[in-house]
Amino acid sequence: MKDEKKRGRPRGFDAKAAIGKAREVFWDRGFTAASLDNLSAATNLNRPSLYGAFGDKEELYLDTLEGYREDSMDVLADALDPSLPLRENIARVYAGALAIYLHGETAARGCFLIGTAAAEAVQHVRIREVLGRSLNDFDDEIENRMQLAVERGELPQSADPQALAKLASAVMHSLAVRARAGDSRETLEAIARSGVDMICGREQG
Amino acid sequence: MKDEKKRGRPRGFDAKAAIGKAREVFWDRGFTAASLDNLSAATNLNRPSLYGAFGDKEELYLDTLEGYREDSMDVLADALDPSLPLRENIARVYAGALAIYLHGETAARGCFLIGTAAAEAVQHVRIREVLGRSLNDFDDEIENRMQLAVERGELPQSADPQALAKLASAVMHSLAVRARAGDSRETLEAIARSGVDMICGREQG
DNA sequence: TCATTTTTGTACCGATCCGCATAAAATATC
DNA sequence: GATATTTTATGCGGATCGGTACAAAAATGA
Repeated sequence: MKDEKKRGRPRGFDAKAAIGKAREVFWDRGFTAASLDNLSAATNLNRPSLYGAFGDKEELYLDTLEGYREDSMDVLADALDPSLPLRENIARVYAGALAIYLHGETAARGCFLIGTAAAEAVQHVRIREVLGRSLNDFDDEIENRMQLAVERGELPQSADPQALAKLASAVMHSLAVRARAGDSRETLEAIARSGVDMICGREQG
Repeated sequence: MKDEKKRGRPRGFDAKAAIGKAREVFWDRGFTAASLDNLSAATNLNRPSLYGAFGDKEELYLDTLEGYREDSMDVLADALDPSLPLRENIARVYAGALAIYLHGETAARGCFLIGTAAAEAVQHVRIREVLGRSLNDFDDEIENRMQLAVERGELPQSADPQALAKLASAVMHSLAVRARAGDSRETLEAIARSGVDMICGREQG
């Protein structure tokens, strides 16, 4: 089903790669401030090709959000490897997040969703929905690990997996905002360590 | 010094009120997407008046950020009234934040700084600096209360006031993002309660 | 009353915005 | 090779952008 030859001129670019380049532009500038000229230059696609492949600017932006969401969920699933202790899992979640947030050309970019989609969320319903769904999916994935931790005895029976997951996410949301606000890696790593202690307890490791 | 009559035609508007109206526009739309036409309509000022009083769009936006920062610090100082128990202080901080975040005409707007300034932070250095400074000032104010709590015995001597303050802020940052993402008041209030428990311990109250 | 100073309103500026019309280029099918 | 179909490239077009020139309006000072 992948090589069903379509009639007509074949496209001379890789759509996934183009979305990746577009993501960089949106990440740095935000949805509104990113112009089609910026996007066209970054992807090496002229505007009609962009439009033909992805629709208008909002649709392209939603595609980049979706790609980021999937990548993030992959990083999260990897960090939450259940063969590792919970404490290490959460530490890896924050380390993975910071690796993404602190990667910027001029300034750290933080989280793509929180840094750019939140700004549009009031006016653009579809963007708000993607943002909300992404945050919830993230919470749920962590909650599953928390639930497992309770069953295994890594957390006391009295622990509330949902509440712990929301708070673990909250630390990450804060890292996302603070990274984009210019906080240093050292500051952010200290917050991450405090967060691990707070979620998993200080006694271990 | 207030009534030193200036020569020339007196301005027919209140600058503070105009900044307040402009803040609403920026809060809903973000800095880039808010047009001077939007701002002009909301403030009932034509563009030359806006420009004469506040400078260009970025300067006006920075003025609205500064006003929000001051208002927020006032709310924070009020919530942290040291004659109240720490647990109640933190609960009041979150309640005050949610009262601001959930006030929106169509959708909840979250935090003005986190929701709109973060998006511009990578490209606009001055906006990034205001955002970073605001977050730090907030942390510091909470840290002072945490320090007092240690001295009073509300928290154990082993508690780290700075780390606790950053985590307390982190919960608020998460509320800010989640509010703008569309989470319900009930969901946010549950997170706030969990946050209070996590910061102050579950035993009290 | 008249000159000076500041604000206000209209109208406009060049630049940029997003999207598309049109035609050439490159493939598959007949 | 001819036709159909899709992608590419150029360039435009109406709308909107942020900012300002200019003159009328409204105050003070002489």
